[in-house]
Amino acid sequence: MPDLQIDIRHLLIRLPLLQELTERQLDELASVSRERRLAKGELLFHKGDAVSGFYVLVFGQIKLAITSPQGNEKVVEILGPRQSFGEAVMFMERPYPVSAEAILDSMVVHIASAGVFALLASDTLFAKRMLAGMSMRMHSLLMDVESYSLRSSVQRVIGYLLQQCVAEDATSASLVISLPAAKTLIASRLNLTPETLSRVFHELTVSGLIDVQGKQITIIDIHKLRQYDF
Amino acid sequence: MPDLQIDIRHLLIRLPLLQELTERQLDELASVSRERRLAKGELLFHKGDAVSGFYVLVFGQIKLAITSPQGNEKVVEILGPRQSFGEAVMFMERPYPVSAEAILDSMVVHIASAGVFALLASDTLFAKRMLAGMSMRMHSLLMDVESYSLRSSVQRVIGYLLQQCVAEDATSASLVISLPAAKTLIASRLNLTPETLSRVFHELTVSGLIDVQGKQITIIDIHKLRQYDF
DNA sequence: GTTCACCCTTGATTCTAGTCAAGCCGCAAT
DNA sequence: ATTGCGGCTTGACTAGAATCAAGGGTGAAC
Repeated sequence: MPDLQIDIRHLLIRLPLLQELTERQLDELASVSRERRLAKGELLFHKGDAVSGFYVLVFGQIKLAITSPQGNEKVVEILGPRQSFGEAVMFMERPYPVSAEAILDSMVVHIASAGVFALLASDTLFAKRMLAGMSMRMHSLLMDVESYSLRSSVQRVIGYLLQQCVAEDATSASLVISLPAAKTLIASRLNLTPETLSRVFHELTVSGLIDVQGKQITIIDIHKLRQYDF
Repeated sequence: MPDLQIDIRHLLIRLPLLQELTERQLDELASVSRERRLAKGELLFHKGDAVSGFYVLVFGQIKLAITSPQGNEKVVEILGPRQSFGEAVMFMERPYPVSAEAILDSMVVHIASAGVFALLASDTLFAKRMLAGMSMRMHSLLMDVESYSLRSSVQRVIGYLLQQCVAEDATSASLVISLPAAKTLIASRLNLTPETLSRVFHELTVSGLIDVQGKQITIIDIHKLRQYDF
């Protein structure tokens, strides 16, 4: 059991959000934290579930998705290790507006609201970091709205590829990106059907801008790619 | 000049965000606040402008919109009196991701970042309120994403009408709503062209669910409306 | 090694909403 | 009263992406 605590602390300390906390604060947080393991395909929480804290993904992969009354699903976010989620919803009286499902075997740490509220009351720097984090989230949500409203399918895919280029570890020369998940998921994230995504990849390949080998995508001409269809 | 200060304080104290502040805190905020008047059509800030604080709309109406490289515009939000905007972006190093334009003669109060940061450092309750406010914003942005991704034009319009029903002053029996802006703007807010919105209204009218008289919309059968197209 | 899912691709077709074009209404300024 | 402008409606047409359907590839489990 002490082991576990140390592991959790180790983990928490690496989160940007929590980086400036004191030992005591970390202890406090760790004491209200619990790990949970999920098999691929397992649901962490469902849209409508009550909120009791937020999560940090330790390893694996989690997708956040919304579902329409008709049962259609739209992937809002594909999360990787070190990412946290569910913070915003803690501050509202509402239940989760999305579902979270492991798309790989995963481990998460759950941090109870009480710990966060205690921190907020005692540490104003923490509050500022929290606000900054949420602002970034809002900004990227807004970029999504822009993308769905104002851009074509081809533009969305290109935007995604360019973004992955930057995100991919800083070896900017590589220009080979590896899709973080199945194409069907990426498609949903981009608000496209798998068929459309496939056709867009085909079009970009024929135009000599990229090369697709399964999940490996090589950007052949990044400048042309940037201009294409704009 | 003292008058002005009092006016601004009067205004600030009514904002949910600031309701629990002490006299001294309000004074502090008021001292870094400036009013600004805008004629209909005037731009308050442009996408890309540097951020120096947030705004409270005193009277009038402001639209927040994003613009594509091709020049197409999408209305993100139509703001009315008492609403604040631009808080989130203060916490990032980025410029405004949207433009703000007065769609009626308006007056806003600008509250400089410095005041907010000072408050944050001194008042943890304020931080919590700020987080709560931003969470609500995020939630409604997420609902927008859901709506654009998973719902048809008819469903979006119905959703909007039902929402306005609730928002319209608590006399829930009324069922007559008055559109807060020109239909063209509402259309953009809902990610539709004016033509499509017009056709949807027509369809709902023919089906006997609503009656449209300019900006006055009467909900004839709210239950059927809720079920229609679902 | 074989089998079975699941994912991906490709083609044919459909459909929703956008575009283009024209006319009308209503309001405001003169 | 007249003009003019902006906003709204309507119709005909188009286009972009979804849907439907079929086939092929790949990897994991046995």
